[in-house]
Amino acid sequence: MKWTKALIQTLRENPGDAEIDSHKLLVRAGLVKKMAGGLYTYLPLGLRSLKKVENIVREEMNRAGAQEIVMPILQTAELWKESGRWDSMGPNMFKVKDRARHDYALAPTAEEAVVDVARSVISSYRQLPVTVYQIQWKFRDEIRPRFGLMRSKEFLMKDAYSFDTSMEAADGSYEAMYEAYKRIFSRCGLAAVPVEADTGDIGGKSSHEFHVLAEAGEDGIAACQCGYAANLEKASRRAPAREDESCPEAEVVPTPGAKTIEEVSRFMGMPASKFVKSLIYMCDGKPVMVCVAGDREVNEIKLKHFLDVASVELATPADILSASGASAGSVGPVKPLDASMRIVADFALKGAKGVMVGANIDDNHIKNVDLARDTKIADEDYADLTIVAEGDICPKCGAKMSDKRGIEVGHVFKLGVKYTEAMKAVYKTKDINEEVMVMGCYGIGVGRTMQAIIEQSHDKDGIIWPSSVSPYQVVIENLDPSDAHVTEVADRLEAELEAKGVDVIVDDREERPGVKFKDADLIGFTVRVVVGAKGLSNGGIEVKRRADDKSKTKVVPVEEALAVILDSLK
RNA sequence: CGGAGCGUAGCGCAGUCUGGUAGCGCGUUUGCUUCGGGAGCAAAAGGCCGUGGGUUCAAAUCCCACCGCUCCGACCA
Repeated sequence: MKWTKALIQTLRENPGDAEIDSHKLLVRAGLVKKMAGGLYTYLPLGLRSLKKVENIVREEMNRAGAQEIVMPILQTAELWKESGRWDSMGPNMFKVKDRARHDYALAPTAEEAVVDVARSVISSYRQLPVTVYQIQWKFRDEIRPRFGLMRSKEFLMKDAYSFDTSMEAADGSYEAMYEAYKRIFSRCGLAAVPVEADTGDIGGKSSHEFHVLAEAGEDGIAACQCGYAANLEKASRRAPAREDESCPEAEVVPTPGAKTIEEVSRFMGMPASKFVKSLIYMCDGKPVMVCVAGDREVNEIKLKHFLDVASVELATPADILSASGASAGSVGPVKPLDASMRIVADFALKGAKGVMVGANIDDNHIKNVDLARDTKIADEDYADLTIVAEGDICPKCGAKMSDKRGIEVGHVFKLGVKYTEAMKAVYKTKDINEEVMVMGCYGIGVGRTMQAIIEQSHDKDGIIWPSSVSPYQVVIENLDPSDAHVTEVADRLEAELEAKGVDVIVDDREERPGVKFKDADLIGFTVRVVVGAKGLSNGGIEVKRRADDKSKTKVVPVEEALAVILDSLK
């Protein structure tokens, strides 16, 4: 490809609306063009990289034995109503009507569609196990699209679905995908780590996310040196040992005007950790008091799972008053107004003595509280309910964990029979019984993966593409396009590289060398080859990998150039 | 959905407070000179100043409504 024939536009300045480096570079390097928030055109260079990521995903899916299909983006409402997600996905899903006023969804994911296929195509145990996948555009009405391709309304996603005869067999399909994912990200030059995750809207019994660690990541992750890693939504910890001294009788103390833990803590001159923060949640409509140490935060997802309820939300001021007898800020587990209210507590509070709690009387707290002595919290109502923080104890090995941030590039779920049961996807067993298929699902954000590569691999001058996903693996800088000899050498090299299956672009623009170098660095082609009149008369051409600094530039005779370039791509 | 900010040339921005009919840099086009890390000079093209309404002799500028974009937040007592 000749640069003068390619549709390439680079920008000198950062776009005004980009916050993170990878987003700025996507736009400056001319890979994408924004139409509106969360909607992007892939320009030729960007599409080339996207397709390369896509092909790596496809090859590894095929290698893992999955079979490619394509399902409709426009899907009937009936299908979504059957699983119950027409309502439960709520405003996250784009819904449209046809001219007959029938409802459709623009697919945000495709469990329903694939189960519909499975139940009609699969009828016998002989056809199982099977894993299918598609690489298809998905639509989600995100609350807040941001960071370029990171979170957009329309995105390319690889979604795979496995069907098995049993939970044990499904574990095997899951393992195969897990291994394929590791290969995919490694081939993209990404260091992606698997982390335990909550299953969220998709449901199912367990899941792992694959994260690229990056400061700009949207997710918090707790990680331990032993290899344990989990999304903060899911991460657990060991309760620290408590050896509280027994304390004198509890005593009500006035704390006028002090509402927040911070204010009461300052007022009393006691650290936040010696307070018990008591929050009232409405859980499936009933009030539940949740107690955690003053310096910790409730993990609502853990709470939801522990109580086994569908919804948890913080109570309104009126509900707080009727349940506790006080307003927020003075609530506590000792004798609330509603004596029937369930009280649960974080397991780190088990055995807490000498702590301070709200008194259920406005502007009053109780000090010297011994939770076992002074409250009615049942032993089984102590559970892991807080968000893990830096320095918490790893549940696996007991060492201290640290906080990281990550970009979620892939997610694998063990779904069990959640969809297959609701949609009656059954098969005949050997002895002619009907059984429900066991399912798994596995997603990769293709565009997001591409942006994660940029986020992880760039410097002040631009992107540094790994060879496997570079829009062109090699750029040949023809510094003197009007010089017939120089041009002949550059073009011959281009042809030789293409014959070897290398993607190459020749910068044949009538531009000053500085402009060409800046553009090559910005776009980040893996290898740069410089062919110029001066160089040719001084011994040859230059070969430099984008990732290396100038001192590693190799000057090689023309006849050796091909071999050196091919070697640099490895 | 709540709060804040912003919509002016392809991109980045000034001008708005204090109304008088639009400007800078980059990019683009042409010419000359330059030519190994974003060149210089000269000329030129390119704007319903987000949309609609209002005030005024006169509106990018003041008022109202709407649309769009960006950031922050979405109840942790």
